[in-house]
Parts: sequence; structure tokens; C-alpha cells
Amino acid sequence: MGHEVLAAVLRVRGASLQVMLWERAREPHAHRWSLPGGELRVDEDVESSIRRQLAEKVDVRQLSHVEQLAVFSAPDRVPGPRVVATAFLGLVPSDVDPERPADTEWHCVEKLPLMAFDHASIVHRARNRLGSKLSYTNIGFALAPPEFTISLLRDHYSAALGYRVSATNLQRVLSRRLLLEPTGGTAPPGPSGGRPAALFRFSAKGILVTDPFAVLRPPGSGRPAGGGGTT
Amino acid sequence: MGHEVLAAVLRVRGASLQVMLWERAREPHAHRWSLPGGELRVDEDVESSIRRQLAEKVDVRQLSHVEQLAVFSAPDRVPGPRVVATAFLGLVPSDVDPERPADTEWHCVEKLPLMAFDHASIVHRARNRLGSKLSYTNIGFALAPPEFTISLLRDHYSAALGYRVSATNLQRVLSRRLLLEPTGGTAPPGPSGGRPAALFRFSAKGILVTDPFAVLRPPGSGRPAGGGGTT
DNA sequence: AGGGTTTTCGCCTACTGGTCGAAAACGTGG
DNA sequence: CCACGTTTTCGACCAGTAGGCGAAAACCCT
Repeated sequence: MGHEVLAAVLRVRGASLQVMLWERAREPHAHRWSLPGGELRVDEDVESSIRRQLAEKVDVRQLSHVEQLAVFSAPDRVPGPRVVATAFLGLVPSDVDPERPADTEWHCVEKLPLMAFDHASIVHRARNRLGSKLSYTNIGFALAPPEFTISLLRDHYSAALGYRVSATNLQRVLSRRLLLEPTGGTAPPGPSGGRPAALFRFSAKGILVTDPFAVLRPPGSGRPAGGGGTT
Repeated sequence: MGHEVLAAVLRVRGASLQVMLWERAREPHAHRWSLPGGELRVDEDVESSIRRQLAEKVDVRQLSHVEQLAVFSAPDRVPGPRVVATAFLGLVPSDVDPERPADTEWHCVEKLPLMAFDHASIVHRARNRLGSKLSYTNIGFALAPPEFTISLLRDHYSAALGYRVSATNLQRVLSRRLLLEPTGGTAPPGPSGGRPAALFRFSAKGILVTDPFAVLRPPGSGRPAGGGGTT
């Protein structure tokens, strides 16, 4: 029984969320698009394996985040001998445009091309996970360049979440968690003018929220999120 | 390369969180305790496999929740030929005490016995996942009987989270999400008297929160969690 | 200088969860 | 049968959070 690792590597480009795909040259499913990855070697664990295999497609230093998604193990998920897949979610900041082999391209996750095997469902799972984690972790910084404006960050959040996000709330929420650190610099305004936006960076002194907030916390501890009115 | 499925099946008993373990009879790691599970067959996916294998240990109808935890794939995680493991988290309500084979026992997760292979780390991962999900999902109901008092639910939460939880807050939070439905009945008071507790059941009409609350929500929608004062 | 554009900041409101205390409902012992 | 302890339940108060404006700031272009 074979084991392969696959990664849905996502990035934000403009107003859309994109996934890195490559076009299969050989059967089965020739000319369909599939996720990067490959066989797990006997001397590596799944995370080492996916990082090694992604290194052939992108500069791994540009990978700002990698995490396990789930195991996909339907017996007939690929034709031929049984192959179980460990799927990963990978993120790349929006400012880098890695050189990539000719057969790989970024595709908008909203209109995926004809995909090979069960890879489309893996992409959807990755998109859902990113959306969920954007709300309660700091994973959003993995989508942004080292220095960014609030507007850029808001656009990234909007693209990944699929709905508009208020820049006011975004800045306030992140600031309260001590995650935003002003660099002092400003970004030049757009072609139509406007006030120059202040630049921020991710503050390592902030609260790294890997797990969701606890709604019920131990007595005598500070509390997490708050509710507001919709009005 | 082999593939096995393992499950950390948790339940609350009294004030402690317990995990179901069985004692290995054969080498390697004879007499150490390990998680239930076994080899993945070629005609089943991982979830079917773990349910089939758990059926030999517990009545699967008593399993109130099963979800993938993670893949454990260190090349040397087991001696001999390479075996990759897909780990699951399973939950059993506290009111059932399934018949089980003589070699299996419930152990408190706080003081685990000498465990086989990497199974101790899997148990810890399961405990952390349960603790996280208790806060932002309805998974807590999987630990409780069909009808329960708020006090019992609070004790379960406390056991699983490791800190005391306020019954007032628990009831308020769950009620506001329309998750608690009074059955009308009351539970008899304890030996030392006291007001009889009202019985509740899980309301299917409530908000099933599988994913965490979004801290940043779409404009014009209700809001999720609120913060309070620690005072 | 004036108008358009974008960002930034402050104010208000709604709602949440923690804390505390009182009241309700029971058993028990004098 | 009434006072007491026990446990549950409910209400009130408070601090802190996020959503929703709207005004002010800072820039470009004409």
C-alpha cells in the first residue's frame, strides 16, 4: 500500500485566492491538473517529504506556513494500486513570485480547472481550513509580505474569506493582540491619490494564537474575544 | 510501507479524563499499554477502518464522536518495517460502561502507564484537541449522556479542560446558542440534599458549531463571542 | 486652491462572559 | 415543624470586545 504526500499551496493575488497546480503529462488523468507532491520515502516523515517535494516547485524559503490537513484514503481515490495520501496546506506570501517549472501554474480556487483524482476536494478542504484559521489564529500574516499596509492585509483577508472585511476592525483586533508593529514608514499612495498608508510588520512579541480562543476560560484569567452589535 | 489506524478514545469518569488502552501481550513493547487500532485493509478508508477495529473493543454505537487527529510518520516510530499511523480522536458518553476485553482498561490521561511506541504523544494530542474543541464547538455533548444536569456538564468540562468552569457561564453560553433544551424533568438531589437539578438535552435546533467562531465576520451578520472583565 | 481619494482615528452601541450574591428547592437534625 | 446546611438557579453588575458609522488627516490631480 503506497503513501503519497500532497500539498495545496495557496496565495493571494489581487482579489483572488490561488492554488499552485501542475498539469499531468502522463496517464492516468493526463492533461488534468493536480497538486504537487509525490511518494513518501522510507527515511522521511510526511512533513519532511512534502517540504522536499515542494522544493522542486517553489523555493521552500518562501513557504511561510505548512500544516497537515487530513488523510485522504478512499480505496479508489486513484486508479491502480492503493495509495493513501496525506494532504497539507501550504501558504506563500503575496509579494513573492517564485520561479516555477513550466508545467505549474497558479489557479483561482473559485474556478478550478479539471482536476486529477480527488485533488479538487483537497483544495476545497484547504480553502475551508484557511478561512477558519484566519479568524482565530495569526495565520493571516503568512499571506502577507514582511511589511504591509492595513489595506493590503484587509484585501488578503477578504480574498481568503470570500467576504469584505472592515479595515477598522482588522486593525483594532490585531492591535489589541499586540500583533501589529508600525515600521514608521509609509507606502506611496495609489495613482488616484489618497493618504499614504502606514506600514506595519508582524510583531513577534504578540500573542501567537495557534489554537482557538477558549470561550470558557479558567476563573481569574483574562478573556478573549468580545461581541459587538450588528445594528 | 504499512499503514495503521489508531484511536485515542476518551471519556470522563468522575473528575478525570480517561483513555482506553490495552496491554500488549507480545513483543515488541510487551506489557506496555497501547491504543486500539490495527492495519488498514486495502478495501476500506481510514475512518471505516478505525470504526471496524474499535468495534472489537467497544460497542461502536456508543462512540459519540470520531474525528481524524493527525498522521504520525516518524520513520522509526515503530521498530521493524516502516508503519505510518493515522490517529483518531474518539469520544464515549460518560453514562455507558461498555463491556470490553479483559486486556483493555481505562486510564487517567494525567498519569499514563508505560506506553508503547509513540502512543503517549497521540494521547496528549487528543487531549489537547478535545480541550480546544470544547471551547468553540458542541463536542462537549459527546461526553455527556442524552439527558444531563448543568452540574454534570460542568464537571465534564472541568475534567476535560483541567480547570474549574462556572456553571452559570456554561449554561448561559450554551443557552444563548440555543443548544440546551430543558426536558422538564429533574434529577434527584444528592445524599446531602440540595435543590433538584433540572435536566437538559442537546437541542438539534441549536447552532452546530463545527468550526470555530469567526472573529472577523462578514458585515451585517451577528457576532460570535464576547469578552468580559476579569475583575 | 478646490475636489476627489484613501487612510486613520474616535465615538457610540450591542453583546458577551466573569463575578457575585440572593433566592429557590430540597434533605436532615433538633 | 422549624432552623440549618446544601445545591441549584437566576438576576444584576461590570469590563472588555467588535461592528458601524462619520469626521479628520494626508495625499494626488486639475
